[in-house]
Amino acid sequence: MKNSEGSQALLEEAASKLRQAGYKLTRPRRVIMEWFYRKQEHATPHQVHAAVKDFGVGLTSVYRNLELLAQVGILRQVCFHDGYQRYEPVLPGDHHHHLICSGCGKVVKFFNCDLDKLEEQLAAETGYVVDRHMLQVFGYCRRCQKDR
Amino acid sequence: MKNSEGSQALLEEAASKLRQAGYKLTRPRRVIMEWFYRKQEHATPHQVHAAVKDFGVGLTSVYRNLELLAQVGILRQVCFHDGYQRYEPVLPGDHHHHLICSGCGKVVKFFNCDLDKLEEQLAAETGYVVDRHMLQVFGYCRRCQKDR
DNA sequence: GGTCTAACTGAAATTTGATTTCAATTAGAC
DNA sequence: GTCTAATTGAAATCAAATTTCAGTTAGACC
Ligand SMILES: [Mn+2]
Ligand SMILES: [Mn+2]
Ligand SMILES: [Zn+2]
Ligand SMILES: [Zn+2]
Repeated sequence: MKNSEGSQALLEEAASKLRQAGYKLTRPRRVIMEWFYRKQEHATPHQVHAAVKDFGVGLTSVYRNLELLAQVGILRQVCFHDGYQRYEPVLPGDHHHHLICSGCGKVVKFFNCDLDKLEEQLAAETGYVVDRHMLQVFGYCRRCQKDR
Repeated sequence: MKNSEGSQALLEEAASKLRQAGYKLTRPRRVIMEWFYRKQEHATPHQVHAAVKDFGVGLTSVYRNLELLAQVGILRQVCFHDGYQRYEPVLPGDHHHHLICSGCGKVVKFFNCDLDKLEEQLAAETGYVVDRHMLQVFGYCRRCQKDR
């Protein structure tokens, strides 16, 4: 119940963001957002498509809307450096990064990146307006350590 | 002079790493490494190929050897999240990351990432053997701020 | 030096994630 | 309801990256 309530609230918030940015709330967009809010996990365009194609959403629209939803701030792009794009939902107050197993691809979230001062310092030193950062930590999970 | 001496020393060191790993020191590999040590900058496979094709090095070999040289620790993969692979030379005692302008792609290096404790903490918490991390900071350079 | 062979190469073919094109559909303003 | 610009899905296309394969070569061994 908590979950579906949260999902509903997030969806309304997202719809409002879309409207505010001048975009329509189309069926593909709603389906994609609902899926992400239910799953609350990162996914590649093909994974998203596999999950929504039964609702008549084409792969092209998946690509287009993942990009658009990220631009509006409903999704965010993440990168595991395996050659695939990935997106995940932006949840309120959730700033995290990923620890990735180089052996099997298993991913663990972590939340204490603590890079605010670095961003400030960089802005001061370079004159850049600093926006955001992406951080990925790599290693080997317990299982993959044994297999070596 | 300092520079060419350094280049020479790095090249010998790299050749030794290759030998040690059981790989041959072929002409394409030497040409690619020489180019990276001279340029000391990140580059995409196509940029590397443009620079070495006049020495008879094919694009396929560029791809293959960038991957191999990275695996041996002579190069390292870097990522600007623009859909292209990039590599740069591993120079002794040089740990840096990139501040990238989302407007024009201009890149500034920085050296004070300070993520060792985070890595240790993650290792302790998760049981992963932590290897390395990748960090990219995004913003807008002075020029691109005006254009907006 | 010469001989040998597994490692390596470049060109061409192929794969595949992502983008572009375009005619048909639709969200939402009026 | 009417209208229209935004949006869609299928197909075509693009381009980065990989695979294939016959020919070449680094370097071990004499
Ligand atoms: Mn995540
Ligand atoms: Mn660099
Ligand atoms: Zn693993
Ligand atoms: Zn810029």
